[in-house]
Amino acid sequence: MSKLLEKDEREARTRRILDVIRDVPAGCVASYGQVAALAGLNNGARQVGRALRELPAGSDVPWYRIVTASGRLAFAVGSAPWHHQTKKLAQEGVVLKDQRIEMQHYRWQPDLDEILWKPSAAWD
DNA sequence: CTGATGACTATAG
DNA sequence: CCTATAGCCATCA
Repeated sequence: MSKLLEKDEREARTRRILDVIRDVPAGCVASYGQVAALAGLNNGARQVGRALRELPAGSDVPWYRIVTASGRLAFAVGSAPWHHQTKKLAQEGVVLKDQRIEMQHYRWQPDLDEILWKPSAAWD
């Protein structure tokens, strides 16, 4: 039984992660770590990456709005998935500058997060 | 149980 | 800015 609960917990975490990502609005991006934090995970950036990796094709989850904390895509520059994600972001007006996104400009900042992500230094 | 892995991140040089 | 390193943590062999 404990094993079953463990599985439920694992799925609950994944569900929370995907729910957070679904809340990221078009034209904005969020980092893996940011999504993890909003999903209630501690140091769970890698778990977010895992959840996206196992995401079925055709999902309603906007996986492409998730990037690394430095504004780079998680895929190797120039790779097929890298181009794919770049294209999806461009459709929403999120453009890459020298292969990276200016996080200070595009990062999603949910209301309650304002005090946690100190946007003060974000708006040049 | 141990060690390797990876759609991560913060820090140091 | 970049590379190297060390944490981090669920999964898997």
